[in-house]
Amino acid sequence: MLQTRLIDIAIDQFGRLGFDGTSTRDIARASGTAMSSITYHFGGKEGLYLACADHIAQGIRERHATSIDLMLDAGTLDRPTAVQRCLAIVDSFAQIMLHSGSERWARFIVREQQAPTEAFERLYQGVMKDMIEGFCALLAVVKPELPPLELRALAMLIFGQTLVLRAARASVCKALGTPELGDTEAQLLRNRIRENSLAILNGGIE
Amino acid sequence: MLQTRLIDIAIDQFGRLGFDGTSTRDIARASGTAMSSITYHFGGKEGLYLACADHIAQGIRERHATSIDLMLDAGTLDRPTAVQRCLAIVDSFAQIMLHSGSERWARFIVREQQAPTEAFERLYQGVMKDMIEGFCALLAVVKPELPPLELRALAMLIFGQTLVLRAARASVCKALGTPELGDTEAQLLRNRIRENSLAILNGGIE
DNA sequence: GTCTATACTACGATAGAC
DNA sequence: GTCTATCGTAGTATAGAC
Repeated sequence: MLQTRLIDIAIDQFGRLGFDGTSTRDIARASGTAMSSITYHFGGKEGLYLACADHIAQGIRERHATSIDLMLDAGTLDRPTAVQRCLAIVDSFAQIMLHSGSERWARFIVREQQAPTEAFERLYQGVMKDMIEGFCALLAVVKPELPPLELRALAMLIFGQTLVLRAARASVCKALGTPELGDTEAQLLRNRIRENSLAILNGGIE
Repeated sequence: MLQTRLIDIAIDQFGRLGFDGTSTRDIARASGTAMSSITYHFGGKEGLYLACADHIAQGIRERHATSIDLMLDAGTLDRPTAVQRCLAIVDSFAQIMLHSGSERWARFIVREQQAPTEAFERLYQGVMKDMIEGFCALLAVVKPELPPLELRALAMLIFGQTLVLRAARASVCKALGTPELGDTEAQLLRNRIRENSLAILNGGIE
């Protein structure tokens, strides 16, 4: 489908070069079509950009439906189960950040975070909001003593451990002395994230 | 000084709009000079871009000389002292990420991480390398049982907690329900980072 | 050293053929 | 629905005046 092909290539280009750095001519050429197709299907460059954001949000939501399910019945869980679910979700995030398939749309999202536009709003409302709130519901079971705002902060900081694998990938590779993160490094990082998260979740409980 | 003014404004523009999205005309106009000054002083747009990277690396190095000092004699420390220094350094990073003055060059760096160019090499060699290795030396005292590669991974993951405050600032603000991170939110996040880091550093030790 | 003027290229949007 | 052709704008680089 032409629209999908245009969006896929556009996500890659926008993520790599930014909105201004990306040329609709290049996107059209790489899609094997004429530039005016973009005008026809999306109304212009900006319409295509927003369509990319919607496509990413929908893609994440579909691919991680199982993680979302793990958060729904948080209120009914006991603490050890909630801890295990938290660890599973964090590991799922880590895998997303490590997987090379996430590279294209991760670049798009990170770029939006630096200078949010309407596209960020769509990404947040489309998928991030539910994920953050669901994770906080689990954390509330694990750390019932924390007020809601602290739980939100904690959720984002734990998430930061996985985000660094994408947002500072170049530094992580340099630090580990590897040109890219292969299976060995991925396993090592996931294990360490798990141990760190466990320590954080059990911290203050003796 | 004209060169400095050009670089300051260029860092802001490059960080905000990316290399392609930034126009040398705009930079020159905002600096109150002619566009050809950029060609004269930096050889062109790319030369200016690399000069920005060097300027950022030097700036960070100067401003955080005290943090760097805290890492130098790691080998001679006992464990509790090393833990305290780690916490101090992480808090220092957190303050950098929280401080609005870091916004301009943080955007530049995060952008480079997504699609590294020659500028990233200069940033890494100029300042990141020493910081990461120094922090790892402290971690080696805290967790002598971990092999070097694990220490590197641990360092980057701990750093991720502070990075998220910049790289995903838009999401953090949304999650905390605030338009920007003020003093209240900053204090809350720093405290939580400290507690998380303490739990990680003491994890596995009973 | 800093400016103006200009050459050249590439951009996004759009009109109109098919 | 998809193409080609074209318009107006904006980009970098460069030559040359001062």
